[in-house]
Amino acid sequence: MSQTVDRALSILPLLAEGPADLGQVADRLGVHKSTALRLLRTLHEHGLVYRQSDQRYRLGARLIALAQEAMENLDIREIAHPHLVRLNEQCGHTVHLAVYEEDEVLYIDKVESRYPVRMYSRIGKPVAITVAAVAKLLLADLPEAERRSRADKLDYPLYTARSTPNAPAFLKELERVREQGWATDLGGHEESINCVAAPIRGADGRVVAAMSVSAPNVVVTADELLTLLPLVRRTADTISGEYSGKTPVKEVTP
Amino acid sequence: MSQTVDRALSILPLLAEGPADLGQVADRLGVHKSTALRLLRTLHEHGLVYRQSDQRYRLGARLIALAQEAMENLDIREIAHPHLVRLNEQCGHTVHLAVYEEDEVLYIDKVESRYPVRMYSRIGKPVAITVAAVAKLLLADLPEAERRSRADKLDYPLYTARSTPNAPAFLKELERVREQGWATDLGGHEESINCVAAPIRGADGRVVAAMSVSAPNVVVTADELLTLLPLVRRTADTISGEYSGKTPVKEVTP
DNA sequence: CTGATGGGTTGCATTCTCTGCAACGCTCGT
DNA sequence: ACGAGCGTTGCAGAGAATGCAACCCATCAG
Repeated sequence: MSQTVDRALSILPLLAEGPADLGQVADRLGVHKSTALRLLRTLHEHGLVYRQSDQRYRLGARLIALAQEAMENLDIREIAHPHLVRLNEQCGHTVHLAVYEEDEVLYIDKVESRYPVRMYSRIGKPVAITVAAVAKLLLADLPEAERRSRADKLDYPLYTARSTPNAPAFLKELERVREQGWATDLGGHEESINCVAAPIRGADGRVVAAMSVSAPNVVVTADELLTLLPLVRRTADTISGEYSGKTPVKEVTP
Repeated sequence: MSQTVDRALSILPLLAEGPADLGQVADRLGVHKSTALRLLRTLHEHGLVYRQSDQRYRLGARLIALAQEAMENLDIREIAHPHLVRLNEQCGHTVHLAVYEEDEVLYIDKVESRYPVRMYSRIGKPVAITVAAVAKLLLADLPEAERRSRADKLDYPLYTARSTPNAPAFLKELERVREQGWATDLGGHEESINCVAAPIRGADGRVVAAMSVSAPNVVVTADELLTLLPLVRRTADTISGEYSGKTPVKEVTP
Protein backbone atom coordinates (compact mmCIF):
# COMPACT_ATOMS: atom_id res chain seq x y z
CA MET A 1 0.00 0.00 0.00
CA SER A 2 2.83 2.35 0.73
CA GLN A 3 5.71 1.95 -1.63
CA THR A 4 8.42 3.49 0.48
CA VAL A 5 7.57 1.56 3.59
CA ASP A 6 7.11 -1.56 1.54
CA ARG A 7 10.61 -1.25 0.18
CA ALA A 8 12.09 -0.50 3.56
CA LEU A 9 10.45 -3.52 5.14
CA SER A 10 11.57 -5.76 2.32
CA ILE A 11 15.08 -5.11 3.48
CA LEU A 12 14.54 -6.94 6.74
CA PRO A 13 14.00 -10.47 5.44
CA LEU A 14 16.80 -9.81 3.02
CA LEU A 15 19.19 -9.02 5.82
CA ALA A 16 17.90 -11.96 7.80
CA GLU A 17 19.70 -14.17 5.29
CA GLY A 18 22.94 -12.57 6.35
CA PRO A 19 24.79 -9.27 6.28
CA ALA A 20 24.79 -7.33 3.02
CA ASP A 21 26.35 -4.14 1.76
CA LEU A 22 24.62 -1.16 0.24
CA GLY A 23 25.04 -2.29 -3.35
CA GLN A 24 23.57 -5.69 -2.70
CA VAL A 25 20.58 -4.24 -0.93
CA ALA A 26 19.95 -1.73 -3.72
CA ASP A 27 20.19 -4.44 -6.35
CA ARG A 28 17.83 -6.81 -4.64
CA LEU A 29 15.33 -4.06 -4.05
CA GLY A 30 15.67 -2.84 -7.61
CA VAL A 31 16.28 0.75 -6.57
CA HIS A 32 19.07 3.25 -6.84
CA LYS A 33 21.83 3.05 -4.29
CA SER A 34 21.00 6.42 -2.85
CA THR A 35 17.44 5.28 -2.24
CA ALA A 36 18.58 2.14 -0.52
CA LEU A 37 20.96 4.19 1.57
CA ARG A 38 18.21 6.42 2.85
CA LEU A 39 15.96 3.51 3.65
CA LEU A 40 18.74 1.77 5.51
CA ARG A 41 19.48 4.94 7.40
CA THR A 42 15.90 5.17 8.55
CA LEU A 43 15.89 1.56 9.62
CA HIS A 44 19.14 2.20 11.38
CA GLU A 45 17.74 5.14 13.32
CA HIS A 46 15.10 2.83 14.66
CA GLY A 47 17.68 0.24 15.58
CA LEU A 48 16.23 -2.41 13.31
CA VAL A 49 19.38 -2.50 11.29
CA TYR A 50 22.94 -2.34 12.44
CA ARG A 51 26.13 -1.53 10.73
CA GLN A 52 29.16 -3.67 11.16
CA SER A 53 32.72 -2.46 11.07
CA ASP A 54 33.02 -3.65 7.49
CA GLN A 55 30.19 -1.26 6.58
CA ARG A 56 27.81 -4.07 5.88
CA TYR A 57 24.36 -4.04 7.33
CA ARG A 58 22.72 -6.69 9.42
CA LEU A 59 19.59 -6.91 11.54
CA GLY A 60 19.77 -4.88 14.73
CA ALA A 61 19.33 -5.62 18.36
CA ARG A 62 16.20 -3.52 18.72
CA LEU A 63 14.46 -6.07 16.57
CA ILE A 64 15.26 -8.78 19.07
CA ALA A 65 14.01 -6.64 21.92
CA LEU A 66 10.81 -5.82 20.06
CA ALA A 67 10.14 -9.46 19.34
CA GLN A 68 10.67 -10.14 23.00
CA GLU A 69 8.03 -7.62 23.95
CA ALA A 70 5.75 -8.98 21.26
CA MET A 71 5.90 -12.39 22.87
CA GLU A 72 5.45 -11.04 26.32
CA ASN A 73 2.06 -9.66 25.59
CA LEU A 74 0.70 -12.82 24.10
CA ASP A 75 -1.76 -13.72 26.82
CA ILE A 76 -1.85 -17.40 25.98
CA ARG A 77 1.81 -17.67 26.62
CA GLU A 78 1.57 -16.11 30.05
CA ILE A 79 -1.26 -18.35 31.04
CA ALA A 80 0.14 -21.52 29.57
CA HIS A 81 3.70 -21.26 30.78
CA PRO A 82 3.33 -22.58 34.33
CA HIS A 83 1.30 -25.50 33.04
CA LEU A 84 3.95 -26.35 30.49
CA VAL A 85 6.55 -26.33 33.22
CA ARG A 86 4.46 -28.61 35.37
CA LEU A 87 3.92 -31.01 32.49
CA ASN A 88 7.65 -31.05 31.89
CA GLU A 89 8.24 -31.85 35.52
CA GLN A 90 5.84 -34.76 35.26
CA CYS A 91 7.12 -36.36 32.08
CA GLY A 92 10.59 -34.90 31.62
CA HIS A 93 10.28 -34.36 27.87
CA THR A 94 10.44 -31.24 25.74
CA VAL A 95 7.18 -29.28 25.81
CA HIS A 96 6.24 -26.78 23.10
CA LEU A 97 3.56 -24.16 22.69
CA ALA A 98 2.71 -22.95 19.19
CA VAL A 99 0.30 -20.56 17.48
CA TYR A 100 -0.87 -20.09 13.92
CA GLU A 101 -0.68 -16.70 12.33
CA GLU A 102 -0.72 -15.59 8.73
CA ASP A 103 0.30 -18.83 7.08
CA GLU A 104 2.91 -19.67 9.65
CA VAL A 105 2.96 -21.86 12.71
CA LEU A 106 5.54 -20.95 15.24
CA TYR A 107 6.73 -21.93 18.63
CA ILE A 108 6.13 -19.25 21.20
CA ASP A 109 7.26 -21.16 24.23
CA LYS A 110 9.33 -24.16 25.10
CA VAL A 111 10.41 -26.07 28.15
CA GLU A 112 13.52 -28.12 27.58
CA SER A 113 13.69 -31.84 28.06
CA ARG A 114 15.38 -33.06 31.19
CA TYR A 115 16.92 -35.94 29.33
CA PRO A 116 20.41 -35.51 27.95
CA VAL A 117 19.32 -36.26 24.37
CA ARG A 118 17.21 -33.34 23.21
CA MET A 119 15.52 -32.30 20.03
CA TYR A 120 16.58 -29.11 18.35
CA SER A 121 14.08 -26.28 18.13
CA ARG A 122 13.91 -22.65 19.02
CA ILE A 123 11.25 -20.28 20.13
CA GLY A 124 10.27 -18.09 17.20
CA LYS A 125 11.29 -20.60 14.63
CA PRO A 126 8.59 -21.36 12.08
CA VAL A 127 7.45 -24.94 12.32
CA ALA A 128 7.43 -27.56 9.56
CA ILE A 129 3.79 -26.91 8.83
CA THR A 130 2.94 -30.07 6.93
CA VAL A 131 4.16 -32.53 9.50
CA ALA A 132 4.33 -31.03 12.99
CA ALA A 133 1.63 -32.24 15.32
CA VAL A 134 0.88 -28.74 16.59
CA ALA A 135 0.57 -27.44 13.04
CA LYS A 136 -1.97 -30.12 12.21
CA LEU A 137 -4.12 -29.08 15.14
CA LEU A 138 -3.98 -25.42 14.30
CA LEU A 139 -4.75 -25.91 10.63
CA ALA A 140 -7.40 -28.53 11.27
CA ASP A 141 -9.44 -25.90 13.05
CA LEU A 142 -9.64 -23.57 10.07
CA PRO A 143 -12.90 -23.51 8.13
CA GLU A 144 -13.07 -26.10 5.36
CA ALA A 145 -12.51 -23.71 2.44
CA GLU A 146 -9.63 -22.00 4.12
CA ARG A 147 -8.01 -25.27 4.98
CA ARG A 148 -8.28 -26.51 1.42
CA SER A 149 -6.82 -23.37 -0.07
CA ARG A 150 -3.94 -23.32 2.42
CA ALA A 151 -3.20 -26.96 1.81
CA ASP A 152 -2.97 -26.38 -1.91
CA LYS A 153 -0.52 -23.55 -1.54
CA LEU A 154 1.89 -25.46 0.68
CA ASP A 155 5.03 -27.30 -0.20
CA TYR A 156 5.35 -30.85 1.03
CA PRO A 157 9.02 -31.47 1.67
CA LEU A 158 9.87 -35.10 2.33
CA TYR A 159 11.87 -34.72 5.48
CA THR A 160 11.54 -38.44 6.04
CA ALA A 161 9.69 -41.38 4.53
CA ARG A 162 6.80 -40.69 6.87
CA SER A 163 6.37 -37.01 5.99
CA THR A 164 3.01 -35.92 4.65
CA PRO A 165 3.54 -36.27 0.88
CA ASN A 166 0.91 -33.98 -0.68
CA ALA A 167 -2.19 -31.86 -0.22
CA PRO A 168 -4.82 -34.62 -0.32
CA ALA A 169 -2.97 -36.67 2.28
CA PHE A 170 -2.59 -33.57 4.41
CA LEU A 171 -6.26 -32.68 4.21
CA LYS A 172 -7.21 -36.21 5.10
CA GLU A 173 -4.88 -36.11 8.10
CA LEU A 174 -6.34 -32.75 9.16
CA GLU A 175 -9.82 -34.24 9.00
CA ARG A 176 -8.75 -37.07 11.25
CA VAL A 177 -7.05 -34.71 13.68
CA ARG A 178 -10.11 -32.51 13.71
CA GLU A 179 -12.33 -35.40 14.73
CA GLN A 180 -10.13 -37.00 17.32
CA GLY A 181 -9.10 -33.73 18.92
CA TRP A 182 -5.40 -34.48 19.15
CA ALA A 183 -2.51 -35.07 16.80
CA THR A 184 0.79 -36.85 16.49
CA ASP A 185 3.92 -36.58 14.46
CA LEU A 186 5.62 -39.94 14.34
CA GLY A 187 8.95 -39.39 12.69
CA GLY A 188 7.52 -37.14 10.02
CA HIS A 189 10.03 -34.39 10.58
CA GLU A 190 13.03 -36.07 12.12
CA GLU A 191 13.24 -39.81 11.67
CA SER A 192 13.80 -40.49 15.34
CA ILE A 193 11.52 -37.94 16.96
CA ASN A 194 7.88 -38.36 17.92
CA CYS A 195 5.36 -35.86 19.24
CA VAL A 196 1.90 -35.89 20.69
CA ALA A 197 -0.08 -32.68 20.73
CA ALA A 198 -3.35 -31.28 22.02
CA PRO A 199 -5.29 -28.11 21.19
CA ILE A 200 -5.92 -25.13 23.43
CA ARG A 201 -9.26 -23.52 22.79
CA GLY A 202 -10.72 -20.10 23.45
CA ALA A 203 -14.14 -19.37 24.90
CA ASP A 204 -15.76 -19.84 21.50
CA GLY A 205 -14.23 -23.27 21.00
CA ARG A 206 -11.80 -22.13 18.31
CA VAL A 207 -8.26 -23.43 18.60
CA VAL A 208 -5.99 -20.57 19.67
CA ALA A 209 -2.82 -22.52 20.30
CA ALA A 210 -1.47 -26.04 20.47
CA MET A 211 0.94 -27.73 22.78
CA SER A 212 3.03 -30.82 22.31
CA VAL A 213 5.37 -33.20 24.03
CA SER A 214 8.30 -34.40 21.95
CA ALA A 215 10.86 -37.08 22.59
CA PRO A 216 13.40 -39.00 20.58
CA ASN A 217 13.06 -42.74 20.04
CA VAL A 218 16.17 -43.40 22.06
CA VAL A 219 14.43 -42.10 25.16
CA VAL A 220 10.92 -43.48 24.74
CA THR A 221 9.20 -45.41 21.98
CA ALA A 222 6.26 -43.91 20.13
CA ASP A 223 3.92 -46.21 22.05
CA GLU A 224 5.27 -45.10 25.38
CA LEU A 225 4.94 -41.48 24.31
CA LEU A 226 1.32 -42.10 23.38
CA THR A 227 0.56 -43.14 26.93
CA LEU A 228 1.18 -39.51 27.85
CA LEU A 229 -1.67 -38.39 25.63
CA PRO A 230 -4.29 -38.18 28.40
CA LEU A 231 -1.94 -36.07 30.48
CA VAL A 232 -1.20 -33.74 27.59
CA ARG A 233 -4.87 -33.36 26.77
CA ARG A 234 -5.73 -32.70 30.37
CA THR A 235 -3.08 -30.01 30.58
CA ALA A 236 -4.30 -28.41 27.36
CA ASP A 237 -7.86 -28.42 28.65
CA THR A 238 -6.81 -26.81 31.90
CA ILE A 239 -5.09 -24.05 29.97
CA SER A 240 -8.13 -23.70 27.73
CA GLY A 241 -10.32 -23.25 30.76
CA GLU A 242 -8.11 -20.67 32.31
CA TYR A 243 -7.71 -18.86 29.04
CA SER A 244 -11.36 -18.65 28.13
CA GLY A 245 -12.21 -17.61 31.64
CA LYS A 246 -9.79 -14.74 31.49
CA THR A 247 -8.98 -12.80 28.36
CA PRO A 248 -10.87 -14.26 25.43
CA VAL A 249 -8.80 -12.54 22.78
CA LYS A 250 -9.26 -14.84 19.85
CA GLU A 251 -7.32 -14.18 16.67
CA VAL A 252 -9.02 -13.26 13.43
CA THR A 253 -8.35 -15.61 10.54
CA PRO A 254 -6.84 -13.68 7.67
CA MET B 1 15.62 10.54 6.81
CA SER B 2 12.50 9.12 5.29
CA GLN B 3 9.35 10.45 6.84
CA THR B 4 6.98 7.72 5.76
CA VAL B 5 9.20 4.89 6.85
CA ASP B 6 10.03 6.74 10.02
CA ARG B 7 6.38 6.97 10.92
CA ALA B 8 5.72 3.38 10.04
CA LEU B 9 8.55 2.15 12.18
CA SER B 10 7.44 4.31 15.09
CA ILE B 11 4.35 2.17 15.21
CA LEU B 12 6.29 -0.89 16.26
CA PRO B 13 7.50 0.23 19.70
CA LEU B 14 4.09 1.72 20.22
CA LEU B 15 2.42 -1.60 19.63
CA ALA B 16 5.03 -3.31 21.76
CA GLU B 17 3.38 -1.67 24.74
CA GLY B 18 0.22 -3.53 23.94
CA PRO B 19 -2.49 -3.79 21.30
CA ALA B 20 -3.95 -0.55 20.00
CA ASP B 21 -6.70 0.42 17.61
CA LEU B 22 -6.45 2.62 14.56
CA GLY B 23 -7.45 5.79 16.36
CA GLN B 24 -4.88 5.37 19.09
CA VAL B 25 -2.13 4.71 16.61
CA ALA B 26 -3.08 7.75 14.53
CA ASP B 27 -3.17 9.96 17.60
CA ARG B 28 0.16 8.86 18.94
CA LEU B 29 1.76 9.30 15.56
CA GLY B 30 0.13 12.66 15.09
CA VAL B 31 -1.24 11.78 11.67
CA HIS B 32 -4.63 11.38 10.09
CA LYS B 33 -6.37 8.08 10.60
CA SER B 34 -6.28 7.25 6.92
CA THR B 35 -2.53 7.68 6.95
CA ALA B 36 -2.14 5.44 9.95
CA LEU B 37 -4.36 2.88 8.29
CA ARG B 38 -2.19 2.72 5.22
CA LEU B 39 0.97 2.41 7.26
CA LEU B 40 -0.53 -0.35 9.34
CA ARG B 41 -1.66 -2.13 6.22
CA THR B 42 1.84 -2.10 4.85
CA LEU B 43 3.24 -3.38 8.11
CA HIS B 44 0.54 -6.01 8.07
CA GLU B 45 1.46 -7.20 4.59
CA HIS B 46 4.94 -7.82 5.84
CA GLY B 47 3.62 -9.69 8.85
CA LEU B 48 5.14 -7.30 11.34
CA VAL B 49 1.74 -6.36 12.61
CA TYR B 50 -1.24 -8.54 13.23
CA ARG B 51 -4.87 -7.83 13.56
CA GLN B 52 -6.86 -9.34 16.36
CA SER B 53 -10.51 -10.24 16.15
CA ASP B 54 -11.39 -7.03 17.95
CA GLN B 55 -9.78 -5.14 15.07
CA ARG B 56 -6.95 -3.94 17.23
CA TYR B 57 -3.42 -4.26 16.03
CA ARG B 58 -0.54 -5.93 17.79
CA LEU B 59 2.96 -7.01 16.81
CA GLY B 60 3.03 -9.93 14.43
CA ALA B 61 4.65 -13.30 14.42
CA ARG B 62 6.95 -12.52 11.52
CA LEU B 63 8.75 -10.15 13.83
CA ILE B 64 9.52 -12.95 16.20
CA ALA B 65 10.77 -15.13 13.38
CA LEU B 66 12.95 -12.31 12.04
CA ALA B 67 14.48 -11.70 15.43
CA GLN B 68 15.17 -15.40 15.63
CA GLU B 69 17.08 -15.29 12.36
CA ALA B 70 18.86 -12.16 13.49
CA MET B 71 20.17 -13.97 16.52
CA GLU B 72 21.10 -17.04 14.57
CA ASN B 73 23.58 -15.21 12.48
CA LEU B 74 25.39 -13.65 15.37
CA ASP B 75 28.57 -15.61 15.15
CA ILE B 76 29.56 -15.03 18.76
CA ARG B 77 26.44 -16.72 19.92
CA GLU B 78 27.09 -19.82 17.86
CA ILE B 79 30.62 -20.07 19.07
CA ALA B 80 29.92 -19.29 22.69
CA HIS B 81 26.89 -21.48 23.24
CA PRO B 82 28.56 -24.84 23.88
CA HIS B 83 30.97 -23.18 26.28
CA LEU B 84 28.13 -21.59 28.19
CA VAL B 85 26.46 -24.95 28.49
CA ARG B 86 29.65 -26.54 29.77
CA LEU B 87 30.09 -23.79 32.34
CA ASN B 88 26.54 -24.30 33.47
CA GLU B 89 27.20 -28.00 33.87
CA GLN B 90 30.20 -27.22 36.01
CA CYS B 91 28.68 -24.65 38.35
CA GLY B 92 24.94 -25.15 37.97
CA HIS B 93 24.07 -21.46 37.92
CA THR B 94 22.42 -19.28 35.30
CA VAL B 95 24.83 -18.27 32.55
CA HIS B 96 24.24 -15.25 30.31
CA LEU B 97 25.80 -13.90 27.15
CA ALA B 98 25.30 -10.24 26.28
CA VAL B 99 26.32 -7.75 23.61
CA TYR B 100 26.32 -3.97 23.36
CA GLU B 101 24.70 -2.28 20.43
CA GLU B 102 23.45 1.24 19.92
CA ASP B 103 23.07 2.29 23.52
CA GLU B 104 21.61 -0.98 24.64
CA VAL B 105 23.02 -4.06 26.26
CA LEU B 106 21.04 -7.18 25.71
CA TYR B 107 21.14 -10.82 26.48
CA ILE B 108 21.55 -12.93 23.39
CA ASP B 109 21.88 -16.28 25.07
CA LYS B 110 21.12 -17.89 28.36
CA VAL B 111 21.51 -21.25 30.03
CA GLU B 112 19.13 -21.76 32.91
CA SER B 113 20.23 -22.49 36.43
CA ARG B 114 19.88 -26.05 37.58
CA TYR B 115 18.84 -24.92 41.04
CA PRO B 116 15.16 -24.58 41.76
CA VAL B 117 15.44 -20.90 42.69
CA ARG B 118 16.17 -19.01 39.50
CA MET B 119 16.58 -15.42 38.54
CA TYR B 120 14.21 -13.92 36.03
CA SER B 121 15.58 -12.82 32.69
CA ARG B 122 14.89 -13.39 29.06
CA ILE B 123 16.91 -13.51 25.92
CA GLY B 124 16.34 -10.29 24.01
CA LYS B 125 15.52 -8.30 27.06
CA PRO B 126 17.55 -5.12 27.42
CA VAL B 127 19.75 -5.23 30.49
CA ALA B 128 19.83 -2.74 33.36
CA ILE B 129 22.79 -0.95 31.86
CA THR B 130 24.03 0.92 34.91
CA VAL B 131 24.31 -2.04 37.22
CA ALA B 132 24.62 -5.31 35.31
CA ALA B 133 28.07 -6.83 35.38
CA VAL B 134 28.02 -7.59 31.68
CA ALA B 135 27.00 -4.03 30.87
CA LYS B 136 29.92 -2.66 32.85
CA LEU B 137 32.34 -4.76 30.85
CA LEU B 138 30.88 -3.77 27.52
CA LEU B 139 30.78 -0.06 28.33
CA ALA B 140 34.17 -0.07 29.99
CA ASP B 141 35.71 -1.00 26.69
CA LEU B 142 34.41 2.05 24.85
CA PRO B 143 36.87 4.87 24.19
CA GLU B 144 37.09 7.38 27.01
CA ALA B 145 35.08 10.16 25.33
CA GLU B 146 32.37 7.82 24.23
CA ARG B 147 32.10 6.33 27.69
CA ARG B 148 31.80 9.71 29.30
CA SER B 149 29.10 10.91 26.92
CA ARG B 150 27.11 7.70 27.29
CA ALA B 151 27.37 7.82 31.05
CA ASP B 152 26.02 11.35 31.11
CA LYS B 153 23.00 10.45 29.03
CA LEU B 154 21.97 7.50 31.17
CA ASP B 155 19.40 7.32 33.91
CA TYR B 156 20.50 5.81 37.18
CA PRO B 157 17.48 4.08 38.67
CA LEU B 158 17.99 2.99 42.27
CA TYR B 159 16.86 -0.59 41.96
CA THR B 160 18.44 -1.27 45.35
CA ALA B 161 20.62 0.52 47.85
CA ARG B 162 23.67 -0.82 46.07
CA SER B 163 22.73 0.37 42.59
CA THR B 164 25.12 2.72 40.83
CA PRO B 165 23.77 6.13 41.86
CA ASN B 166 25.09 8.53 39.21
CA ALA B 167 27.41 9.14 36.28
CA PRO B 168 30.62 9.82 38.22
CA ALA B 169 30.22 6.67 40.27
CA PHE B 170 29.49 4.74 37.12
CA LEU B 171 32.54 6.07 35.31
CA LYS B 172 34.71 5.25 38.27
CA GLU B 173 33.33 1.73 38.35
CA LEU B 174 33.93 1.36 34.63
CA GLU B 175 37.53 2.43 35.11
CA ARG B 176 37.99 -0.20 37.76
CA VAL B 177 36.35 -2.86 35.63
CA ARG B 178 38.51 -1.86 32.69
CA GLU B 179 41.68 -2.35 34.68
CA GLN B 180 40.82 -5.57 36.42
CA GLY B 181 39.30 -7.19 33.35
CA TRP B 182 36.21 -8.54 35.03
CA ALA B 183 33.11 -7.20 36.74
CA THR B 184 30.54 -7.98 39.36
CA ASP B 185 27.05 -6.94 40.27
CA LEU B 186 26.47 -7.54 43.95
CA GLY B 187 22.82 -6.91 44.58
CA GLY B 188 22.76 -3.79 42.43
CA HIS B 189 19.78 -4.90 40.42
CA GLU B 190 17.94 -7.34 42.62
CA GLU B 191 18.77 -7.22 46.28
CA SER B 192 19.40 -10.92 46.55
CA ILE B 193 21.15 -11.64 43.27
CA ASN B 194 24.86 -11.50 42.54
CA CYS B 195 26.76 -11.87 39.28
CA VAL B 196 30.33 -12.24 38.14
CA ALA B 197 31.19 -11.51 34.54
CA ALA B 198 34.09 -11.69 32.14
CA PRO B 199 34.69 -10.14 28.72
CA ILE B 200 34.96 -11.90 25.39
CA ARG B 201 37.36 -10.19 23.03
CA GLY B 202 37.85 -10.18 19.28
CA ALA B 203 41.14 -10.50 17.45
CA ASP B 204 41.88 -6.79 17.95
CA GLY B 205 41.37 -7.00 21.70
CA ARG B 206 38.11 -5.08 21.67
CA VAL B 207 35.33 -6.49 23.83
CA VAL B 208 32.67 -7.98 21.58
CA ALA B 209 30.52 -9.65 24.20
CA ALA B 210 30.40 -10.43 27.89
CA MET B 211 29.30 -13.46 29.82
CA SER B 212 28.19 -13.81 33.39
CA VAL B 213 27.21 -16.28 36.05
CA SER B 214 24.35 -15.23 38.30
CA ALA B 215 22.99 -16.76 41.44
CA PRO B 216 20.69 -15.70 44.25
CA ASN B 217 21.99 -15.33 47.80
CA VAL B 218 19.90 -18.21 48.98
CA VAL B 219 21.90 -20.57 46.82
CA VAL B 220 25.42 -19.24 47.23
CA THR B 221 26.85 -16.21 48.99
CA ALA B 222 28.60 -13.50 47.04
CA ASP B 223 31.94 -14.79 48.31
CA GLU B 224 31.23 -18.28 47.12
CA LEU B 225 30.18 -16.95 43.77
CA LEU B 226 33.43 -15.04 43.50
CA THR B 227 35.38 -18.26 43.77
CA LEU B 228 33.95 -19.09 40.37
CA LEU B 229 35.64 -16.07 38.83
CA PRO B 230 38.70 -17.92 37.51
CA LEU B 231 36.46 -20.47 35.85
CA VAL B 232 34.33 -17.78 34.26
CA ARG B 233 37.35 -15.90 33.00
CA ARG B 234 38.89 -19.03 31.62
CA THR B 235 35.70 -19.84 29.76
CA ALA B 236 35.50 -16.32 28.37
CA ASP B 237 39.09 -16.50 27.22
CA THR B 238 38.49 -19.80 25.50
CA ILE B 239 35.57 -18.29 23.63
CA SER B 240 37.66 -15.23 22.78
CA GLY B 241 40.34 -17.44 21.32
CA GLU B 242 37.93 -19.41 19.23
CA TYR B 243 36.15 -16.29 18.10
CA SER B 244 39.19 -14.32 17.04
CA GLY B 245 40.58 -17.35 15.32
CA LYS B 246 37.48 -17.69 13.23
CA THR B 247 35.32 -14.83 12.07
CA PRO B 248 36.71 -11.59 13.44
CA VAL B 249 33.63 -9.48 12.69
CA LYS B 250 33.99 -6.72 15.20
CA GLU B 251 31.22 -4.18 15.55
CA VAL B 252 31.66 -0.52 14.76
CA THR B 253 30.99 1.82 17.63
CA PRO B 254 28.24 4.21 16.65
C1' DC C 1 53.86 8.97 -6.21
C1' DT C 2 49.99 8.91 -9.15
C1' DG C 3 46.03 7.56 -11.18
C1' DA C 4 42.20 4.54 -11.38
C1' DT C 5 38.69 1.82 -9.34
C1' DG C 6 34.86 0.90 -6.38
C1' DG C 7 32.30 1.78 -2.67
C1' DG C 8 29.53 5.13 -0.02
C1' DT C 9 27.59 9.89 0.24
C1' DT C 10 25.28 14.47 -0.97
C1' DG C 11 22.45 18.33 -3.58
C1' DC C 12 19.07 19.05 -6.54
C1' DA C 13 15.19 19.14 -9.93
C1' DT C 14 11.53 16.26 -11.25
C1' DT C 15 8.06 13.29 -10.47
C1' DC C 16 5.27 10.43 -8.20
C1' DT C 17 3.75 9.07 -3.82
C1' DC C 18 1.85 10.06 0.25
C1' DT C 19 -1.19 12.94 2.79
C1' DG C 20 -5.40 14.94 4.69
C1' DC C 21 -9.96 15.76 3.73
C1' DA C 22 -14.63 14.60 3.31
C1' DA C 23 -17.94 11.37 2.27
C1' DC C 24 -19.27 6.67 2.85
C1' DG C 25 -20.27 2.17 5.11
C1' DC C 26 -20.61 -0.60 8.86
C1' DT C 27 -21.64 -2.23 13.47
C1' DC C 28 -23.00 -1.26 17.94
C1' DG C 29 -25.92 0.31 21.54
C1' DT C 30 -29.92 2.99 22.73
C1' DA D 1 -34.95 3.05 13.91
C1' DC D 2 -31.54 6.03 14.63
C1' DG D 3 -27.25 8.02 15.87
C1' DA D 4 -22.59 7.55 17.44
C1' DG D 5 -18.16 5.78 16.72
C1' DC D 6 -14.88 3.58 14.06
C1' DG D 7 -12.78 1.89 9.93
C1' DT D 8 -12.53 2.57 4.97
C1' DT D 9 -12.17 4.75 0.22
C1' DG D 10 -11.46 8.38 -3.83
C1' DC D 11 -9.49 12.35 -4.85
C1' DA D 12 -6.70 16.50 -5.70
C1' DG D 13 -3.08 18.97 -3.98
C1' DA D 14 1.37 19.22 -1.63
C1' DG D 15 5.27 17.63 -0.25
C1' DA D 16 8.36 13.88 0.08
C1' DA D 17 11.02 10.31 -2.14
C1' DT D 18 13.50 9.25 -6.21
C1' DG D 19 17.34 8.92 -9.47
C1' DC D 20 20.92 11.32 -11.41
C1' DA D 21 25.40 13.06 -11.44
C1' DA D 22 29.00 14.80 -9.09
C1' DC D 23 31.85 14.06 -5.10
C1' DC D 24 34.61 12.04 -1.54
C1' DC D 25 37.70 8.78 0.14
C1' DA D 26 39.51 4.71 0.72
C1' DT D 27 42.32 0.95 -1.51
C1' DC D 28 45.21 -0.80 -4.91
C1' DA D 29 48.21 -1.09 -9.20
C1' DG D 30 51.37 0.71 -11.91
